[in-house]
Amino acid sequence: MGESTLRDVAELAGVSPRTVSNVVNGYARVTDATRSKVEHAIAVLGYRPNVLARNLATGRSGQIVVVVPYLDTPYFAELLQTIIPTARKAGYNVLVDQTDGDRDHEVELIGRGPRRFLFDGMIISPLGLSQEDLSLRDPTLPLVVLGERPSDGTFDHVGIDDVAAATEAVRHLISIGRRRIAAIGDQPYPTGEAAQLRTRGFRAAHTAASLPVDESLIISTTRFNRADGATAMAALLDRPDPPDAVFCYSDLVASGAIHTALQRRLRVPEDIAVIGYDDIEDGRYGRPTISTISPDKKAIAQLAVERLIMRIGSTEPVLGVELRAAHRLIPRESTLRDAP
Amino acid sequence: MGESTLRDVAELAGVSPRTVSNVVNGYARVTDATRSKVEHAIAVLGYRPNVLARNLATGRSGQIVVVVPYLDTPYFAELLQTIIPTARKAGYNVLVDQTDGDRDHEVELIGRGPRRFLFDGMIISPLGLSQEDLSLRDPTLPLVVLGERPSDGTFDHVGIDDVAAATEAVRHLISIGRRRIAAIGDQPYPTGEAAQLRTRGFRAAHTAASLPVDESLIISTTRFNRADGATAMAALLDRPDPPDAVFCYSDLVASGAIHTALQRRLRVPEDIAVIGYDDIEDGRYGRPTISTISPDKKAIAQLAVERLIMRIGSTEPVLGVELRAAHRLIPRESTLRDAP
DNA sequence: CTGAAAGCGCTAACAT
DNA sequence: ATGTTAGCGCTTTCAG
Repeated sequence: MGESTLRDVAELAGVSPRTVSNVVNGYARVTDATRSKVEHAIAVLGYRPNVLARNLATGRSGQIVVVVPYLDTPYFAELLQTIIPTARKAGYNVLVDQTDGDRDHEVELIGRGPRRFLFDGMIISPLGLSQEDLSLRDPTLPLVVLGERPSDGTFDHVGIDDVAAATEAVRHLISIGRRRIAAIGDQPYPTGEAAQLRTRGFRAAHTAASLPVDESLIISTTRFNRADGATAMAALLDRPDPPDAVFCYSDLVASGAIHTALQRRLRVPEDIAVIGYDDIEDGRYGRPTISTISPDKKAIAQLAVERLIMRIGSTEPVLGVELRAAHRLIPRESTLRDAP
Repeated sequence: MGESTLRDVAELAGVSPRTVSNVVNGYARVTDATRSKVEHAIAVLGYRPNVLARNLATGRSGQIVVVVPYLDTPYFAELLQTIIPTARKAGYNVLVDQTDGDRDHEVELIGRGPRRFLFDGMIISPLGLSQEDLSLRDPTLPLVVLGERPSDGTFDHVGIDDVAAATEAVRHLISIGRRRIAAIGDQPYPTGEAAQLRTRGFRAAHTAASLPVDESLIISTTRFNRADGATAMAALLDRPDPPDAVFCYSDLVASGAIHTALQRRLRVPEDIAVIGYDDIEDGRYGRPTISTISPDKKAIAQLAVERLIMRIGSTEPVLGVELRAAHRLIPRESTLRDAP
């Protein structure tokens, strides 16, 4: 027995395809009598609706795609863990794509290629995309952007207040008596907005405390991973005047940085305090545990999905908005020896 | 301007839809003259093929789904990082689903539901699924299984030789002089095959070294995460006769276990040596770095995808096979103080 | 090498 | 409340 179709069900039940469709989709009201006739026929035939056919007829795929630069970055993995069930509950499947931060790949994804038909909307955390690239995208694509690419009014953007968060992080370092504070993770080029916001917070905290900023202590990295953190920390410690604290732009960077410090027999936080960003699980189990900025990841994921689905459902163009999730500072052992 | 269709292109180019289709898909040979006419028309109209329509016509979706219990488990994240590009290269999109190890969810996914039409095949790492559940699946679904569920001959299974790997891990602990060795992660129930294979290796290593196995040192856990590792280690250390080494069934478990040990001011590996399983990135950066069994994750991912695609392409039923990827022992600081 | 035409299975006007 | 029917846009057999 092959697959049976809606028409087969209609015939067996002695009704029209229209009625079967109504029963399956719960559209119009249907008599209890006909309903059970239809349901019986469905059971007998083992009928299941062909989603492909439905997609073509409705012009919607029931899928959304989530595009992240790296899937093995815990931050994105943790985000996906909320995004997927949330979307699922709203009736959407989730496709996942990783771009390796490659601009061309990202451009292709938001452009008007054939894959557009495969998803009704997209949540993207871009890395290589410039602001213009974003504006040149397929205008019919409902889009929600994570990270830092201020909205141009045609898509939504959800994130936390990075400047404020970074300021808090550095203020914390200052509050525990540190004065020579380094930053690891700046990206002083057009697509590095996210990083630059953190750098801005770094400066703001210094200014607020009337501390000078030693520009040479701001280290750039191309990515936000452990290897970058380890390398950058090595460079800092090689200096004649190493810092007494480091603000890392991600927990992975912090993890790498701490690794290097400990290898050199330095004590963290006594000799050098370290604070990260993202609050990934690793940071709660490492040695020392990593102080961090904890963005409300659940809120970010839910906001993104809700907003995207709203966009998909709307026929009118929706004005792009900036959505801010909460964040909080979580001091741990990498800044306070006896932290919880 | 709305979307233009293949028919529009045909009209503008003055050819039949059939010819356009040929050009787009590179099917039959087409005259250079007509080809360029068609290509010109495509460019003018900004035509892109409607994948939804193609899917209905061909009955294939061009998508495969990867089902894992937890997306935030680094092991799966790292696996996906290879699976996605490999599938992409072969022309398949990857859908991702997480089940939280929920049996019903897993059963539904492999069953004959409507979602079946959305993917041409599935790679699944089951947790709650019993061997019968697997056999009751939609028989038309090309399936590749990761982890430990020996094939019933209708699907492929790819993994490493867990017994051998576990044996090596424990042999390593013995080789550094440990005699009271604990195991964290056993799952002594029907769906815990993966864990049980490791336990088997644990015993085999003892036997080979003529060491007795202290059954009370084999600790069961429901999951393989950090929290479980931390709890189990606490229980072990609370005993009057704590072990001098622990074999953990995942690096996450090891990470949690080490966390507990260090909190209690024990030295790792001097007071208690720890070895993990999976070789996730965290283990290379923690303090101490974690000795581990490193499965060839790239090979696992590639084998799974290749095999699945082969299955999808074949009209005849394909006999299920067992595919073994390589693994190797990587000693690090958690067993050898001066490891690289 | 190209054209004509019949579906793929479902949805959704429109009609009753 | 249910039936009729015309597509959705592409693929593909069959002719020519």
